[in-house]
Amino acid sequence: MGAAADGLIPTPQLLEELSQFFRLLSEPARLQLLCLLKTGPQDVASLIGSTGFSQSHISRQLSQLQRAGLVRCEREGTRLIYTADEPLVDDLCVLVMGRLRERLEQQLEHLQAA
Amino acid sequence: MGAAADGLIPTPQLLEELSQFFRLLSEPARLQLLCLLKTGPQDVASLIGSTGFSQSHISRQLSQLQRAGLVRCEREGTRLIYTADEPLVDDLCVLVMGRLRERLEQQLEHLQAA
DNA sequence: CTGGAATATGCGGCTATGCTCATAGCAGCA
DNA sequence: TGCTGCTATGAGCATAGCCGCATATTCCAG
Repeated sequence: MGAAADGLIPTPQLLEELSQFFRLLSEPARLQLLCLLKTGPQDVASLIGSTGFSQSHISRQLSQLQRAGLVRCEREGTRLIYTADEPLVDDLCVLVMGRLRERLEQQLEHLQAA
Repeated sequence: MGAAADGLIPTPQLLEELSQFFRLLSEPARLQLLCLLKTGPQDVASLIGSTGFSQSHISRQLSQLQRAGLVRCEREGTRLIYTADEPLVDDLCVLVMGRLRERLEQQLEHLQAA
């Protein structure tokens, strides 16, 4: 077994980095942006149109995601085209969604048993 | 109303639930509690001792984790013994840690190349 | 170099939440 | 029953972060 996954307690520093990463995904706006970009690269204007958020808000969120490496951007003329080709976020979401489904099924069984 | 119909984007509700789950892990205190409990069941007193947090704070965080099903507890005499046997959190952390390592390695290569 | 368009950032309001103190609730035991 | 120790919760402060407005900054084209 890997030492990282077993009985060892993470250092405060690692704890901080892990939680910081999860914090990125803890905001619906950022998660939405990631999901929108998952379907393919888009420019900022279309992201604004899809979400309804202000330009400054979109810019800030994309900036955060970019610092974490979850998103990158290229210039095309005067616009920036953002891309999210990191599979990690998808994997994490799939795992969590599976668990959400599990819990709902359990609650359903619980109801039917009563 | 064309924009909402074309993509396979998660509903706002699912987006909210996903981000709420990630929010649970976005707090170092909660993540620390989960890691401590990962090594085995513990009572509240030892959790307080390990973390240095106040009793009320521990209680609140455990309450949140319990509502999400990431933790459960049993009475033993007057104390509560908390347990975290959900493998999901570990899996998520392993994935994220792998990515953190990847990024550090890339930065290292970048330095060595210069 | 200048003008114009797209993006980033300083500022401020607002809400959410971490965190503690004090206290209420609750299970077990004399 | 009343006492004792453990846990949960109400109140309140402090801080972090979302969010938009206005403005600065940056980049491209001419």
